[in-house]
Amino acid sequence: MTTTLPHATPFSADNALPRLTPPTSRLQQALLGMLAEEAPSATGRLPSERQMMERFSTTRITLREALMQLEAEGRIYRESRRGWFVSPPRLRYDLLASLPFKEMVASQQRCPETEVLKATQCPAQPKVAARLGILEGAPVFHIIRARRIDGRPVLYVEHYLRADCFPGILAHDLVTCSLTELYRSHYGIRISRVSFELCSTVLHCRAAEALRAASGGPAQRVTRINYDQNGRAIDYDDELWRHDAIELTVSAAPQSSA
Amino acid sequence: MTTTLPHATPFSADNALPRLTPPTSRLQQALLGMLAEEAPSATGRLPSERQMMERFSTTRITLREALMQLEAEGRIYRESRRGWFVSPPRLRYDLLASLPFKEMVASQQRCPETEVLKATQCPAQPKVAARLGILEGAPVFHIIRARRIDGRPVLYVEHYLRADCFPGILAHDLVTCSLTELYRSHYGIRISRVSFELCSTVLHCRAAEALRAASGGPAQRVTRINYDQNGRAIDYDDELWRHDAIELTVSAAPQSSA
DNA sequence: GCCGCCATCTGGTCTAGTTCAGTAACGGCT
DNA sequence: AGCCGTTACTGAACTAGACCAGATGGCGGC
Repeated sequence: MTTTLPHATPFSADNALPRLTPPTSRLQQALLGMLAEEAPSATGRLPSERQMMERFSTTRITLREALMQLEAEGRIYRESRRGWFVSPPRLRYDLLASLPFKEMVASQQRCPETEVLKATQCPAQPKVAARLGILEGAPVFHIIRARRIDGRPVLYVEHYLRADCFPGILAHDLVTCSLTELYRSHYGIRISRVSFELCSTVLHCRAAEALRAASGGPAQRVTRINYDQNGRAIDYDDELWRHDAIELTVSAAPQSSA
Repeated sequence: MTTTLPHATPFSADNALPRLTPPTSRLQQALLGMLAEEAPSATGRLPSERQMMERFSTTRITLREALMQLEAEGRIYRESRRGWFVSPPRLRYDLLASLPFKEMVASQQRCPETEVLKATQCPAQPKVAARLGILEGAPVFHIIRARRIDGRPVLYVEHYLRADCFPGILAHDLVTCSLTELYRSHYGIRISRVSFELCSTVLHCRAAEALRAASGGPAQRVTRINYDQNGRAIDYDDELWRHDAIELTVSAAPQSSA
């Protein structure tokens, strides 16, 4: 796997007002220079914090602040107690294309992998019940998966499925099969509408652990409710992505009155 | 204006795996306790860093790290050299409803305001030209606005309009009029399709200054291209939001094959 | 009342350390 | 070859300070 230079989110076009470059510290500039000039290792790994603090003649706190700024910009990421890494190119995630994870990733010449962390039936807690429009305590299937792109864990997702719609679904292969494909082929359920909520947030403890990230690290949250052909909410998915790993796109006709 | 308690992004339902609560420091817990128990001031302002460090018997660096974690969670925000504040409820921004800012904000019982920072004609730089599908150097109107909700600056937006589509548009009142309404009423141009790109990023220097934020602070970026009834890209908007201020929603039929 | 100056307040940024806790590599033993 | 223990490596988290720079408020003069 070749690693390319970090892909920061591009800022406004360069003909805008002057001083678009932040009054950034000399250290951030130096780090950017290092990223631009050195061939990253095969894994994209940066030198250790102690090496970098000596190299740039600064203290570890100051270095860490600069590194965390670059992390927030999506240029680099950290793995808890393992090191800092150059971020690979972002995956483009078209919200309305509704591609299964494997196909979406593979279509961008990346390697997808999935691990099932949990798959049980349990009673719906208040938030889930409200989202699915069912009674609190009604049975739901609760599936948790971690997803990797090119070996890097980037997505922690929890699915809540109405148990009454999908009897026996946990017996299927949840590693290789997409849920929506299972819905169609085994239950005759097709998704007619989908509703998303998106926000910029942080990784909670479990997600961070599954993604080898620091708890509290930057994340992009994508929650989705899928509705079947009868307008009934059939599942609720809660995705936490490493925020440097994806760029979301939406393309549609606006719904305002003509 | 009454300020309510901070609205952190809700995490997964509480019936998930144990340890969903991050192994957070005692300081973060203490700060959360302070937020929950004390009536925030009318402006939502927190005590100064020096007051809080004495109160919680810690150092400023440690306190700042804890505060910045709460900022990343969307519970509080900082204004550069002015203080820390409790974040008000998020604005819901329905991407496909295509409501003008004023209407969107007012419909959620919030008070919208707009300031025009720049409105000029200039040649299209490469990135803008590529987005609009025009020649590099072709004339575009470049408009920069800052938007406030309830007096708080939350959005810095740059618009690039094809000059050939909108002769004389800069003479209009860009403070009170929505651009899409101007397009329709004065130029007979209606938007037939819209395409978004969304990512979690940081505020650059100019945006931070306009929003009274720290450069490098957390932001949600929303870029949009609007297409007219003939499928021609007519403008490109680049929005940088304080990331705690909005929650994005999308609701549509999926575009996958049935 | 308005404006300018000054002092104080606020966060912004940095240095210099220390200890803690999980990861990874290496060597020895079965 | 696999497993276990030990050591070194890594980031995580904290203390104690210092100086910088913009914001704000108060006071005095016109």
